[in-house]
Amino acid sequence: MNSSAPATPKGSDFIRDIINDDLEAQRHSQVITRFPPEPNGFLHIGHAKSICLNFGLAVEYKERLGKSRCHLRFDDTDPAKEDTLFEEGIQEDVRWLGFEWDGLYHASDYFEKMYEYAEHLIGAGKAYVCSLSDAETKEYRGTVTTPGKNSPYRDRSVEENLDLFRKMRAGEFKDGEHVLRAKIDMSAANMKMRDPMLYRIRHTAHHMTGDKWCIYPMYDYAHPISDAIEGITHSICTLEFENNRELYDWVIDNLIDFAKFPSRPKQYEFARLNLNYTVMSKRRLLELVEGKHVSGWDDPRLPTIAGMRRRGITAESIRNFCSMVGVAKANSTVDMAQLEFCIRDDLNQKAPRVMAVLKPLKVVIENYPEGKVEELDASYWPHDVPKEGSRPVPFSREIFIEQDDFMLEPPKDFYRLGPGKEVRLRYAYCITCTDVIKDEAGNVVELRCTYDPETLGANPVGRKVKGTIHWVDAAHSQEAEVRLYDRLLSLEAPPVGKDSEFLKAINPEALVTIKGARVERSLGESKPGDRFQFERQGYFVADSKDSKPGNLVFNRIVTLKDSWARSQKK
RNA sequence: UGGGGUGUCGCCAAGUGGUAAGGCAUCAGGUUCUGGCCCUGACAUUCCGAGGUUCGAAUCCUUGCACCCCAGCCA
Repeated sequence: MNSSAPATPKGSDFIRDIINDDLEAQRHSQVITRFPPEPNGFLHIGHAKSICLNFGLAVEYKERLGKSRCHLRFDDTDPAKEDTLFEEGIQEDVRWLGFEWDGLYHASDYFEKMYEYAEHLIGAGKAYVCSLSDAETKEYRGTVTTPGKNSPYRDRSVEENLDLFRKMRAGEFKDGEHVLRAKIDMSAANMKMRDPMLYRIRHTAHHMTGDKWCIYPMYDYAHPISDAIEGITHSICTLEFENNRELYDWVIDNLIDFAKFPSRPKQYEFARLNLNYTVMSKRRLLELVEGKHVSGWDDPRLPTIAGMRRRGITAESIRNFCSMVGVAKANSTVDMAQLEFCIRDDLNQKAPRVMAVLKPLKVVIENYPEGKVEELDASYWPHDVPKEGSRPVPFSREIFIEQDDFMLEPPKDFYRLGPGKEVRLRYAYCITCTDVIKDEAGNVVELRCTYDPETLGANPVGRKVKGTIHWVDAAHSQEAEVRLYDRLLSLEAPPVGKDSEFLKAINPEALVTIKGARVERSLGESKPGDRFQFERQGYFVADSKDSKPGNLVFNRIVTLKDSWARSQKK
């Protein structure tokens, strides 16, 4: 049914190519991946790409091989920033996207093992306790073009290292006093290999392990070990970790015999998702939320999963989008129009059609009997959506139409209402504008029209009526608040400035609130989360937090494509 | 001036020596009780540039160029 075929057949991206090779060479008999967020913030659509890749791979290969899995693992190695609240939000988002993990893990589950392995590295002369200060460490590291130099503590004996490391664990030192480092090569061209830190002292409680530890492993040490312990086969991450891969391999290689890992995981990097007209970095999202530029993590203007969910965007359209975008290694920025296409494509099949007038203009149909009310049958679905169902919409002498559907001096290609012009009312009659009533200021405040009783369900005879407009009965419609959402930024990309520079690019019209909209009677029963197409306008959702009977609030998910508006811009 | 990556249509992206897929966007028509959907057609003689190998190159070689990442006791 869905018109959008995947842009590229499955199995065609480089990750799947690698996996297929591995399978064929019998290096693995199943695929085990993991999605490893740090629980220090909310997920956004960039994470969705990674989620779809990792969980999608497990689903796909399980189908093919009978087994394969994807773990959800919280990468909780920095107690200062992480929190259980974020873990809950992340789990909700992954589930909402339509995925279920084969096991929930924490890097902190393995702290004891990691410690044991660290002692082993010390024993093997592969790690040492370094007592350089923060500033000295930086100085000794050298630069990108000049080699670093060995720490004066590099040649401490195994016994001394072990003693110091145990005292580190026992809490005998203050934060920053010592650190455990891998003994690799201070002149390595790859900066990540210049005796990288493995452990640092942090007298901070951890949300999972409490006060048990005061030393915490670094990402580069914890990640490969976590992967290896869990039997991960393909450890997929983003491009900025390419330089870390050498260290990832070093950790595994130096521990695998001792630790007897169930797998020899390999890291592969792909390009993270970027979208224009929005921001994706954790820092900028945080700034928007904390600076109150948006209402919270679930503000519908945000590209967070929570925000998109509240905006009314479906999980399926996000999944389709991710699959359309593909997986590759070139840095890229996807056009927001591509996401919008996926949203419309999905909702076209799912959202019942309904009528709502955002900016009401009163119309009195002078030749329609006063007091008469007809219940007209209006289908919820257009001819091209194979679904059944309709509702009665009341029609009487006074109705509201959209202010934009009337022009005092319309151009000839304006297929709507104007003085003396005739237009079709959707699901109802054709009306002709006979009079325009203005206020003292000259604003059009009311239209007087006549209707043709012969045009209900039939075309007028002897003339062609080109336009059809939506409307709502004056007496039977309900008032609603409508929140018109649009792109977060008015610029494709935020200006390349520092820090808060991007705030200047925020689109002031990213949220326009309309209080006096009128929606058709049937919408009075809508439930929070219900999605509709307001005909000729766009897709809307009853707000999950604020909408309730008697106080209807609708969020615009996305507009309909509007070739009229586009032609007018030219 | 080091190392690791990437460069195919406005935006994504296939292509793995045999003569440039597809999607989005755009444009032109058709259809239409949504200026929506849908349908039809158009849209890279060319693959960052320059040389070379070959009957044949986006794919191989040489050499330039551009952009991204790495100098957190973040991930």
